[in-house]
Amino acid sequence: MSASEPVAERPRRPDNPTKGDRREQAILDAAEALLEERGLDPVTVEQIAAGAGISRASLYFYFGSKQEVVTALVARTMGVTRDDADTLAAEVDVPPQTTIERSIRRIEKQWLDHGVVMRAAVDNAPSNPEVREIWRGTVDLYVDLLGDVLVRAGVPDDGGPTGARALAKGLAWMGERNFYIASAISKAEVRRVAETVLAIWFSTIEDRVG
Amino acid sequence: MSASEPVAERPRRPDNPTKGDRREQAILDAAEALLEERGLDPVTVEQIAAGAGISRASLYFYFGSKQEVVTALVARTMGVTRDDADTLAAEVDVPPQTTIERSIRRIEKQWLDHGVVMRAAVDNAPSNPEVREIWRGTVDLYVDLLGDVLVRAGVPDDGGPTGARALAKGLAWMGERNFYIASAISKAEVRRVAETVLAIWFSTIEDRVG
DNA sequence: TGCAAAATCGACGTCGTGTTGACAATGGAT
DNA sequence: ATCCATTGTCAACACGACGTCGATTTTGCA
Repeated sequence: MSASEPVAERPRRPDNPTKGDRREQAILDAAEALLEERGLDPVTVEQIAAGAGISRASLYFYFGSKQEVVTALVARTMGVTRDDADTLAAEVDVPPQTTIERSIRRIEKQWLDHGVVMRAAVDNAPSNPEVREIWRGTVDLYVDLLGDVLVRAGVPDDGGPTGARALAKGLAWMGERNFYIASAISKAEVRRVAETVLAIWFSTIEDRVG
Repeated sequence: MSASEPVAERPRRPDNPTKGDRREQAILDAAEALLEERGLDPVTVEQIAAGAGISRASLYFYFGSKQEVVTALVARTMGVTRDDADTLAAEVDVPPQTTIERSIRRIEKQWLDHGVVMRAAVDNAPSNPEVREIWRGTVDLYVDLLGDVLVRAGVPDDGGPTGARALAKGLAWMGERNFYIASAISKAEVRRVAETVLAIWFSTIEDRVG
């Protein structure tokens, strides 16, 4: 913000690259790498620690549990998705269909780039309340965003189960599930499914606006 | 195959209500009950065994692992859903919309009656290949059934990502995900979501048939 | 009644998690 | 330069849950 206080105001800030902070990132990187080759369940704390170049006991200095590691990893990845949603929400002067298409494209890209972590998030949500909150919160961002867009497009909303908001919720979770399944198959399948998802969004609008 | 060997050919058939077979069912019942109050993860083999009135070691006489218990439980519940799909598939002389509505209603009922097991199935699918197969196989039954219905309703299918089959797949998984979330909230929410899901199915058809 | 198959269980080995307490490195103030 | 609190590291331990083994009892049928 201001250039009058140039350096070293707070010694223990996340932007202050402490030795330990680097280790923390190394742990998350190791976890993500392990996630890539094995699944999530088979990955052990021992392996993550080894991947980060420390002992298992040392890992517990940084994270209180295996769950916390996963939570931090998911949070790191979902930060991007949340920023995307904010960016999209700021675009008010474009036609509704454009916002929807851009949203789906962003989500598609996220699944293409970070499929492993995204799938781990979905898989862990049932047993990890923190991850569940992060995940649902992020989906909700898009539910709200696209709910508004649907209303703007002319889809009526009486607050009931066939109103714009309810439809947006149903359609958003349709995307989530279909991308999840596709991302476990191949990147080509993710791209294919993006078209299907988009088609259903558009059909729903078309039919409800007329 | 042949009727020349009338009775008692195999003394260990599932329709032969052996003492042990009853225990097997008792174990599944106990597992289902435990699933109801606690989650799936926190349930221990010890508790399931206790619920069935046997020791932990004895349970391993019937099932090779905790996973196998869950698998058997899921299989038992999904049997009904599969039968439903067969029944629906046999109804060829009714209008497409009717088949779709009836399908959604059957699925809705299944989530209302067996939400706990259904959710356990979804939660375990990632880490349990057998459950995953059962689950996906059942969903596929409806994908095929409703894909045919879509074609019959006049939705074109070029085999691509916006063809009738692809749409049916996307819409079927939309239902799965939305029912899953709703069933963790309340029965009322399940009923509400059924309306939303139905609305999206109908909108997709309407827009694509015209 | 006899007896093989079915069923039961105590005790054990293993694996992965998380904790403890003692020890080493780090880096800023003096 | 050195002191010392903070930060970081780890071996060893305790615990809980899973799955196995061998010995023992129960069952049902000839």
